[in-house]
Amino acid sequence: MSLRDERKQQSRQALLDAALLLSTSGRAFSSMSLREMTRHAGLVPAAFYRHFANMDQLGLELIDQAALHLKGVLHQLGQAYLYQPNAKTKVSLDIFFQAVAHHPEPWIFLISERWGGSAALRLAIDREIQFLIDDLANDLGRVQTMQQIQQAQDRRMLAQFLIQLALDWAMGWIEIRRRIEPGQQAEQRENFKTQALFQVQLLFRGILNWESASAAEHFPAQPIDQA
Amino acid sequence: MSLRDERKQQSRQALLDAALLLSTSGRAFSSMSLREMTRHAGLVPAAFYRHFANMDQLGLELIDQAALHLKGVLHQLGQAYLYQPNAKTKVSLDIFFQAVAHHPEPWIFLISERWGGSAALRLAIDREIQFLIDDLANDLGRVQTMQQIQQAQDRRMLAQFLIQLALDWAMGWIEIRRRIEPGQQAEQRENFKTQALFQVQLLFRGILNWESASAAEHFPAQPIDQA
DNA sequence: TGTACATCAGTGAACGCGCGTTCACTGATGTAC
DNA sequence: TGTACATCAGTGAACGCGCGTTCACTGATGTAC
Repeated sequence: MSLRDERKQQSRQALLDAALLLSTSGRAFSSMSLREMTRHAGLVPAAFYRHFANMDQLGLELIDQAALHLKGVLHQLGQAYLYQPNAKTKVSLDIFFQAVAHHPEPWIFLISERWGGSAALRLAIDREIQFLIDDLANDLGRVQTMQQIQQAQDRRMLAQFLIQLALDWAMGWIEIRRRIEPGQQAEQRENFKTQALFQVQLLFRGILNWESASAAEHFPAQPIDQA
Repeated sequence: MSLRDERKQQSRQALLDAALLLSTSGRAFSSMSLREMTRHAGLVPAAFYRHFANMDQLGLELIDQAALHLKGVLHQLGQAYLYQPNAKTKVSLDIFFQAVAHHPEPWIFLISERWGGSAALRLAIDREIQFLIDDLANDLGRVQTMQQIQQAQDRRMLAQFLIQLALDWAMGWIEIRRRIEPGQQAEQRENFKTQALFQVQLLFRGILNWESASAAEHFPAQPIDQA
């Protein structure tokens, strides 16, 4: 890459970083201005157009980068799980939360713009989440416990469930770090981890009894104080 | 209430409705303008200040109204469940999706502003969600199946899990109706319902085995093609 | 009931400001010979 | 290596526009007597 190309690439990334920084500080992408981006990147407003046709294009590029990061984290977590099959659930969750806390920016951007103000961004994020689900569903086929779930279609639904949970956990974890005063941090974090662990354990007990249980098609619920 | 008060209340609600309409059409609250609100409400910009000190105050009021709606839907669903204990899960889910489709606005507003651009709104929405969880946890204590889960703390975690799922389902359902072309609607909806049903069933199998299963503290996973 | 005064939701004009976008330009970097 | 020309990322000025907020006002509604 030529010197000129390198410098152009730096400016481009500076614009992307500016948007990610504002997103991390709690701003919605649709409320950011082009001038704000260039100011943070140390450029003049008109320079923006040397890199992107409009703000949405910048947003789409940011989604690509952020999704790539998530894919890396989730894949690494999956690999660790495959090769240390007896690792405790709690440890796996700790690693996940640590990864989220270390690089919260892509999680924040994808999760908060998932239902954000730009239809184009919403669509692109949904696409990327589908890819994450596909990857995970693929990995799940290689885990023995999952042999309880024979149908590939069922495994894909499980993958969707897990990705959904991961996103909820990530944002919940970040929100605790953002908001709670230091005095309550330790307690809140412990509560949140307990909650996540509860969810996983409930899930895995359901999986272990997936095909074996007789088909319970309805909620087997009964009111205690019924008429 | 006097004639003057009635008219004032109408204007106030017209401003709130304008915000909800824009939100429903996919706009982020933090990107809406005060002038836009008053234009939709048929008022002059300055009139806004007769009703709210600023946009955030309007947002907070909207959160109150939207959360009240959600509480009603969830409570009604819970009651139906209590008094028709043998209702099939699928039917309960159908009722839920029907309720969401009938009044999607409050769901869209709360879910998309939950991680939106205003810190004040994020905080208020989180508070309301906590209340919904409290209510549900309380109701769960009255359902016999849940006696499997002895600890009130565990029931609260289950309630949190269910509310989380309900929000995910609601927005997923709305997004299908928003985005998919009519030709694929039926198929996509069926897929989505199947996915939600899968999640509930997995969950309830986990619950049925909650205290009885020997404590499985780790993922009992093993790679198929291990070294 | 009628009158005099008070209240106050809504008005219309004005303000300064940051915005997105355009344009001709500059000067460092790249390329051809 | 040196020279002449091409490329193009970044500049700086300008534009029209919608924004939030202020202010003195108007006139319908409410209240006191």
